[in-house]
This record gives sequence, structure tokens and C-alpha cells, in this order.
Amino acid sequence: MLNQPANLDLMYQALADPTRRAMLERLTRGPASVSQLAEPFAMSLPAVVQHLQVLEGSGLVKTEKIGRVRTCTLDTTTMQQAEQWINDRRTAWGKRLDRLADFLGED
Amino acid sequence: MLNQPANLDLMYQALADPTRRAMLERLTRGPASVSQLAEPFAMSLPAVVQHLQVLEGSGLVKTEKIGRVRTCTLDTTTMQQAEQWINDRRTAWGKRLDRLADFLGED
DNA sequence: AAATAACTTAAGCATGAACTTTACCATTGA
DNA sequence: TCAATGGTAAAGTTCATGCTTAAGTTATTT
Repeated sequence: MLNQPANLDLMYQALADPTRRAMLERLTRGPASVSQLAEPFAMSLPAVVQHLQVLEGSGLVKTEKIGRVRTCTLDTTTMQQAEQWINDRRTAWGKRLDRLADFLGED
Repeated sequence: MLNQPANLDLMYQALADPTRRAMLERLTRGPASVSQLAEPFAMSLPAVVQHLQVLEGSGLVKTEKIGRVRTCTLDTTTMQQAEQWINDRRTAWGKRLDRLADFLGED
């Protein structure tokens, strides 16, 4: 039920790279193999796989290897945790501003 | 109206460090000076200021120096952008799963 | 005016991140 | 069976990150 702070590190770290965000974006349109994921990028396959490992390590992506092909899919429950953390802080600060506004008697 | 991808890099990068998230958390309880922000951490002041610069560079925090004291506050509009990006991807994938469920005739 | 408080600047260092190339397995299809 | 496909492993390079210490620079206070 609690946030695992270590996981938040990994999640936001994973989201900080534009290549990885593009890979996530691709996966919102459905599962993909490693080569399919790699195709849009001007980068070696091992580099793409390293990004993929970061995404998997953060829990944002799940993969499964069948035969010689590894298939990648989004894990939205982890995304939701990252989103939730921001939302909690943002709204906590929002409420504080509301209380301040009340105190100042604005409307 | 569009996402600035460069800013997302900086935002998520800023959120990836536990010290910086703790600083944000502190700021949800109201503005703070640099020394006040630094107080909970077993770290030199310059180190804290460097974290602060990352937060400011990402737009998550605004600061203003008055006299010799610099006061820091949250900027929630930027937080909302980070949150929005995740939400968009997560729900896009969610809808895809829904369509798949429809196709499979589940209920 | 001198001391202190609140930062700021600069430099250096150790670690990690984002690639690369090369070589190496496993499947699978001809 | 043997070549091609899809991915994995290892090692090296370069640049960024997260600190440190030491030495300023401005406000305030006394």
C-alpha cells in the first residue's frame, strides 16, 4: 500500500530519457518485439536493449521471451504509481494555497 | 498546448533523485529558504543548492532572492505536465485493452 | 566598523549512464 | 544441416551526476 521510494527513483529515471519515452509511446499502440521497438531509432540493437532493461527494471514494461523473440508490453499499474506521487504532492500544495486564499478572504 | 519534450527530460530527471523529491515534499508544506531546505540533509549546502538548481531548471520550483535570503516555492503547473504525460500514455494503453476485451467478447 | 549569516563560485573527484563494437548463443526456415 | 534471424554478453569510451572542500560575496546584526 505504501510507495516504495527506490522504485520511484527507477521509474522517473526511466522516464527521463526521450528514447525510453518514445519506446513507451510505441508500446501504447500494442506489444512489440525488441527489433520492432528498435526499428525507429538510429542506434545499435544493444543500446536499445539497454534502454529496455531500464524500462523493465523500473517496472514500466514487462517482457517475455518465446522462442527467439522477446515480446514487450506496458505495465500501467507502475505508471499509475509514478502519476500518483506527483498528484499527491501537487494537490497537497494546491490545498495549502486554497487555505491561504481563505485566510486572505479572497473569493 | 503541446508538450515540450526537452522539459519532460528535465522534469523526470529532477524527480528521479530521492533528495530532490524530499525537497519537493518539504515545499508542499510551504515556502522555505535554502538553509531551511538544506537542514534535514546530511550534505553540504552547495550540494543542496545544486539539487535546487536542477529543480529550478526543470520548472518544478521557483525561487526569489530578497536581501541575502533565497525563498523557494513549488510550481504545480509544471508538475501537472509531468503527470499529464503519464496519464495520457497510461489511458491510451487502457483503452487499447478495453477494445481488445470488446473484441474478445468479454464483459 | 567588524562579525556573522546566507548564500555563491569554482574546482576537483568518483561513480554511473549512454552509447559503441565485436563476438557469441539460440531458434527457425530452406 | 547450415545459414539467417533475433537477441545476448562483454568490454571500452565519453560525458553527465552527485557530491566534496575552499574561498569568495552580499546583507544584516551588534
